[in-house]
Amino acid sequence: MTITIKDVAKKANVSIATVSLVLHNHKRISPATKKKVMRAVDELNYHPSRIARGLVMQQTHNIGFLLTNDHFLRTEPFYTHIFLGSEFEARDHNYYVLLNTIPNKFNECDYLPRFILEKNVDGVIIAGKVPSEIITCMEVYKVPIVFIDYYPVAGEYSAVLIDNVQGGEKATEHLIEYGHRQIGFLGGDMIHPSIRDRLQGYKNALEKFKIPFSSKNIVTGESATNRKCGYHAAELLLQSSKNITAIFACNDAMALGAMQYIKKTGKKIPSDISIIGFDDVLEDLSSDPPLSSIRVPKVDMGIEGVRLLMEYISSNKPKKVLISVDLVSRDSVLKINGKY
Amino acid sequence: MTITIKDVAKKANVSIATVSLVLHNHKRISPATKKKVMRAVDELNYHPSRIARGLVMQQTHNIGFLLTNDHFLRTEPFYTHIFLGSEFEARDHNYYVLLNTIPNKFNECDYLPRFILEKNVDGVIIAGKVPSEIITCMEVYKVPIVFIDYYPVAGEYSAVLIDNVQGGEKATEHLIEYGHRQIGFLGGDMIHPSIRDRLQGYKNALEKFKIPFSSKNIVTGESATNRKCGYHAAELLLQSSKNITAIFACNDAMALGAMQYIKKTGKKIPSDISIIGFDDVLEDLSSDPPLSSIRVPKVDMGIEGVRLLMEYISSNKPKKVLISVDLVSRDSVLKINGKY
DNA sequence: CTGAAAGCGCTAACAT
DNA sequence: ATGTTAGCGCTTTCAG
Repeated sequence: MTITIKDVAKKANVSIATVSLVLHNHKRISPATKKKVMRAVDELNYHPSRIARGLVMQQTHNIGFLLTNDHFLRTEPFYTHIFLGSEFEARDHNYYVLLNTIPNKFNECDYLPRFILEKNVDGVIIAGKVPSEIITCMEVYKVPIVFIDYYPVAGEYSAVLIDNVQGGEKATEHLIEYGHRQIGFLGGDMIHPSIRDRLQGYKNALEKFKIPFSSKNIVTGESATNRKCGYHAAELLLQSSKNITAIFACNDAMALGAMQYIKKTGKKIPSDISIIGFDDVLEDLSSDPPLSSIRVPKVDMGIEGVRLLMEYISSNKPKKVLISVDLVSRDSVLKINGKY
Repeated sequence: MTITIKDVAKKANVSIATVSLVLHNHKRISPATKKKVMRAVDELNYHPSRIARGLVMQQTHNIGFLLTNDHFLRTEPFYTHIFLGSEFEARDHNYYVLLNTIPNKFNECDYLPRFILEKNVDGVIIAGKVPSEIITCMEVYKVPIVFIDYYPVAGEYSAVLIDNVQGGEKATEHLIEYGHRQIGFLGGDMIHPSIRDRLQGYKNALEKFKIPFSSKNIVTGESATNRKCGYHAAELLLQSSKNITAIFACNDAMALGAMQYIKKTGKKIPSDISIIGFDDVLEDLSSDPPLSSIRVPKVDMGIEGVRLLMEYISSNKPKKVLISVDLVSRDSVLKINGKY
């Protein structure tokens, strides 16, 4: 039999109102009764029911975490890590996070996550690109939203975004500083703002070092950014541009695919071709050679997302945070001359 | 302004009780009013508040998912995938899953997950090994529990367990069938029942093929089963047993570490030494060469866990499910002769 | 400083 | 067949 506020009240010889007041540290309460009540609470090991509290307070202490099926199913633990970060931070705020995936294509408002329809969350985090229709539908419910790693075309929201331009620059500059001049770029899904920004970073770096940009060195026709696309893109690139010495792949998955192709042609990495990825999704998982990459602090992004959500819930003011990224130099990039 | 059952009742010109009955498909309700109510529900886009329903029904439609910090933080997506499976299946049952990590060491009852103390879950899934103290503490709350990939020393619970003995046999038999006779075993944390079972499988296979067991071929002194331990264990093994041609590592992490050591000594995999892991945690992530392993259906285990929990909640009968595993043959094992 | 009482949104006896 | 009503466990005015 579960113990309630009544049991505590009875045991402490006070009303349930008093118990509630004590629990909320209400000022006008005598130290004596406070002590009395706390004793009863301890002895009974009482914890208020979250459900009951939620009903009267009109708040759930849950936050929703939204992801498309595609992102949920990715083998690289990118969004998983963001989720984990959210989970961490949420706990510190006494919140739980409810995960929910949505289809990649979205039509009817009815398919909104149950936790929104059933008013089971105080706010939601949307991670990664989602169909714009769902955002429109959610507007109706006036639920606080923060975006992580995506920003919708319209509207004003809280968001934590990766500095993709900076990351693209860092990756490319690293290759340049290691003596490379003929640098390929492997892209895909160029509608995605992140990928576009990474390409922009690539161009910026080239320009900074006065290296002429050649459209023959970039391949951007792939539909997605997975390993298979990387394999295919590398094939295209290396067959048309024979003098490439280094490649910047727009993410690690593509880099991995590219490495596979390169090895298959009998070339060695990095002695024949250097390569750098983006996301640092492999961490200590092995690739051979270990892949240099741009590290994205995924867990931190999740943490920051929850913070922004808490802030928004109390202040109602949206706020954007730009996350900077770091180069992680491993063994997939070769220094080809002493310059720099 | 959020819309409630009252709004529906008013709009449909009935009492709230009728609305509730309609929503629950109660028999004695005239088709006419049913239609009337449903119209109102649709037009208002009404969804019952989960919180309110939970309060009166004394059930939350949440399930808790418990993991130690260590397991939560592992880079290999093992428990993550189990969690994902649970999430999938939970949704089908109209449940949400609340994730909560616990410290690896456990003392006081007070540190029990909030969702238990605050009665915010109808049952919990415990994945992986957890300190026995926490189980004792939870007993008090009489919360339905199902274990995944672990079974406590005492008590009678629902559980979904891997057939580790079978897996160990399959791995070892594979090596034997590929002609290997001097086969090393890399273990660690031998208190863990899973690891012991895998070793047992190894011994069974040896015996089945009348290959003498030599304690010099197994190293079980490592404290954990991560990459570093694998590296170290391989070092120990290969320095003492020079004629080893194949290794069965008790999990993929250790196998990876071992591969790293082997490569460092200049030996080639699989031509000099074959190796097989367990868990198949790498999936399509690259190791070089791709690691043969024993595939554990992680997502399915999560699904099965939720099913068992649902079953237990309604029947109150614990039930154990043994999950069988499969060999995944990739390129890390060499056939060294035609002998079977 | 403390207690009585209303009510959060819903379900399920019990009436009608 | 439908409506009335009493709670579920809690918070929070409002009286005393």
